[in-house]
Amino acid sequence: MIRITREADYGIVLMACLAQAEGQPRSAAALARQRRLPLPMVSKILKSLARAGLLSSQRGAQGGYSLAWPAAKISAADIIGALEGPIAITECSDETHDGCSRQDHCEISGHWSRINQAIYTALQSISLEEMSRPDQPRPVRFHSPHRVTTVNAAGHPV
Amino acid sequence: MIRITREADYGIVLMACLAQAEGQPRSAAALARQRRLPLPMVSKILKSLARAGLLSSQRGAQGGYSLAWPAAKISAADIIGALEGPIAITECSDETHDGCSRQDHCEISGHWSRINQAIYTALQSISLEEMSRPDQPRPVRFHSPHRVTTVNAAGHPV
DNA sequence: CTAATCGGTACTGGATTAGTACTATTTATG
DNA sequence: CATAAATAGTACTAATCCAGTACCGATTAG
Repeated sequence: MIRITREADYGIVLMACLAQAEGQPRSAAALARQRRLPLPMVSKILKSLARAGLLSSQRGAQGGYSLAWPAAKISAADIIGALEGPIAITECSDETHDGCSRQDHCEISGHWSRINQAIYTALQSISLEEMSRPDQPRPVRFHSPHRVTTVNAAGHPV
Repeated sequence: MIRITREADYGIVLMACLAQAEGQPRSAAALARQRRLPLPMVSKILKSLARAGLLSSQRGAQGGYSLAWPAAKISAADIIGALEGPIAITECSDETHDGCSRQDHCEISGHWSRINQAIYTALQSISLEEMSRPDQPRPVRFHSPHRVTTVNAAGHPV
């Protein structure tokens, strides 16, 4: 399972809430209540998003967070990147990765970056505006409980 | 950071090795030596890949593993899916995810599946054959140590 | 002034994962 | 036929990482 942290998971949910709020600031507590998420966690996430420039914050009474950009200009990649750092699927890209091969560079390291690039592009093509539309009740489920039926390569037919 | 397990990481490296072996079977020990990876780990991964139908195994002396399909027909999604189960970025898609919202369905659950789909498509577009070409020494690094310069949305210019 | 709210840091418990150990099974080869 | 080489399977352990908590400081509306 390719995984993002729960922080990024919640982050997208929260951003979607704020997108629906139409620029009106919402407090961390209000969002936590609305989504039934633990307040400290929500607070932490919103802080990170604000620091990354995706949200603008207003301190003091009646303060709160609101989107710093139109929802259409914010992508899933932006949100995930803000909360998890650079979008990279392995630590391979970091300089000290020596257990991998005796050569200076792992032979396929270049291809990792290609994979990263592909994922990044995919995530960037999804805007917050799209995600915050409360449309489709629950479309086709992408993965089934048993992977063999969907993803697996044994049957291979994609 | 979007992450795959190290198992999948190694898995791709090993598959790339086998792709370069041109159908000739390689033993787990040989591959472990070649890549300086712990043998038990390599063994475990190869077993999983074989069970998923991506590799065929030959027992006994002079045995080993070899690709069950042409490298061009195997995608990164196949390998990762075989080692990590279905490609899903959150557990949101599983039935019992109730901490998220008081409603039966999380408002953006449908969009998670869209994100999954996008990533899956991206991973599937990358074939093992592409990855096993030992070309480009080290192309443009996708992410920099400081995310602000590449991914981040504060500067936003993507 | 006071209450509400954001901002930052450090800590802890728990889940997940990497890695190991051991044994059974299969098969080429002398 | 005997032996050695290799895969197959399973259970276990140790370490890492992450979610979540707690606490206090800074800012601002009323």
